Amino acid sequence: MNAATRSPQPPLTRSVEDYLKSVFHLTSQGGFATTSDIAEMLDVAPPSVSGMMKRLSETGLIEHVPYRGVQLTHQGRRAALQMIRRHRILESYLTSKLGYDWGDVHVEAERLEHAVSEKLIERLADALGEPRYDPHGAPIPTAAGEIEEAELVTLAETEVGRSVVLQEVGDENTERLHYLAEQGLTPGVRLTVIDRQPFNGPTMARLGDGTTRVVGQELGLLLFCRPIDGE
Amino acid sequence: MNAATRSPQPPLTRSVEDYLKSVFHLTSQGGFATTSDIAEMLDVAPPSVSGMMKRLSETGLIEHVPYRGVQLTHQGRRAALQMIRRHRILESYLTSKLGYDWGDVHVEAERLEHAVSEKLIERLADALGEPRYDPHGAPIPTAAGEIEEAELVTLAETEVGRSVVLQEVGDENTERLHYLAEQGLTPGVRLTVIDRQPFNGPTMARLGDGTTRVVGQELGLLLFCRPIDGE
DNA sequence: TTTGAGAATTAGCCTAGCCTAATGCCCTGT
DNA sequence: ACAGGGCATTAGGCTAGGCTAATTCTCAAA
Repeated sequence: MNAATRSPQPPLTRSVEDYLKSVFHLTSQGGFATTSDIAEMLDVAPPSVSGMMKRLSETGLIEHVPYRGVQLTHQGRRAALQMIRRHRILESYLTSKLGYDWGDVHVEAERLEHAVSEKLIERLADALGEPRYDPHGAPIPTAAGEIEEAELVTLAETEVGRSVVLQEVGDENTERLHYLAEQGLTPGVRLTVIDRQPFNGPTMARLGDGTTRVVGQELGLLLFCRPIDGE
Repeated sequence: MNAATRSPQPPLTRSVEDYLKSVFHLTSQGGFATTSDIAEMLDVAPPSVSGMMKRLSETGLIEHVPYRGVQLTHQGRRAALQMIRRHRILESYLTSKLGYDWGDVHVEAERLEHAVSEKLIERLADALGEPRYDPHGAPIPTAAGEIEEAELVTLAETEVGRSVVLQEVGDENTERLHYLAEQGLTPGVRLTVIDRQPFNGPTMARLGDGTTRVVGQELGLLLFCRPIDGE
């Protein structure tokens, strides 16, 4: 048992919480998070990341393979999932109880997640009826640290002819989200891919109401869908 | 026009916000806030206060008279009132919408007040119906920065025979607040002082329901009351 | 008028997190 | 097999905001 695992865990700083979240997201498909990816995601210079990675691996929150990248330890993953739970519960509460629209919640939740207590989060979750997905369709980790892992496919890579349900919008940009909402492209909507232009061209899809949409590659890659079985 | 008043106001740090609030509270009866009082209120060493006071007076938020103390400038007062508004709106929301009891809200609001946006505070205020007082009876500054100044007298200094209405409980200690709530000593209750022991002894008061309470000096000084006219 | 206690300030130091510039490592393409 | 490009790390510095120890100021009491 080394120094890191022995200590009774001092509270994490805002910065540390942000780094852990980044590493979580960057390693969600497996593999390592690289210094430069983390730097870009957090908008800091690469040496800042190197420095922080050193500290975090000393405190046992990440595993650092020099010149390769980092991964979360069990402890780090727990902390990251807690932050993600906070973030997504906050987003849910702001939209369903305080009239925020889904394009604006991210920034507000980003600041609040570092300031709320566990108790407050559980009260919010309770008031919402323990939601399982946030307003963008992302799964909310449980208080125990479990998160649903779904096999989703982006609209941009769905074969022509297939029907899917839009499950999650993987974006947090206000303008893009507003546009998608206008187009009716929100979680839960059913889509049938009716055509796609070659060379990463736009996808044509029909909505449940019979209207069609043309979705370019950039947006298509953000729309995570669940294929509808047997079609 | 000097450097301080010219700049477009960078956002205040958490620390700065805390210092401004302290100075506001310590100067609410007029006069200067001293270094050591601020240090005690914020639980930091006096030299930390001296250092911060230097910076804050350079940015035009306070007026510092060396070896005397500090006062808020107009700008500093505005910022302090904004923080106090945030704090009190948060306390109100947590108690009336999320089931917090009045002994626990302070700590939670203390952290949140640094993280909430103006927009969120106004939504909360709106959801509450623009409350004028927080759960402890303290007046909530308006968004424009106005705060009610009432002429209140503590229960400990109310003459025997007078009737008053308990207006505000000037404390934030969880245990004391729980005790007061048990005793029914919450804002709005009507009290008649029926006796007081000499040498800063306890005050005997009759509540509206005819029951009586014995309140020691320490607690009596925290119960701010409005005298009932013509009695 | 002087003196000394107590409060305030200055001096000097530390950590967290950031930065730029300099250096080092890895791997791919020739 | 190795040269070079690109990424990572180290070196060295900065600011905010704390700290302790040393010094200076103020004011009341003798």
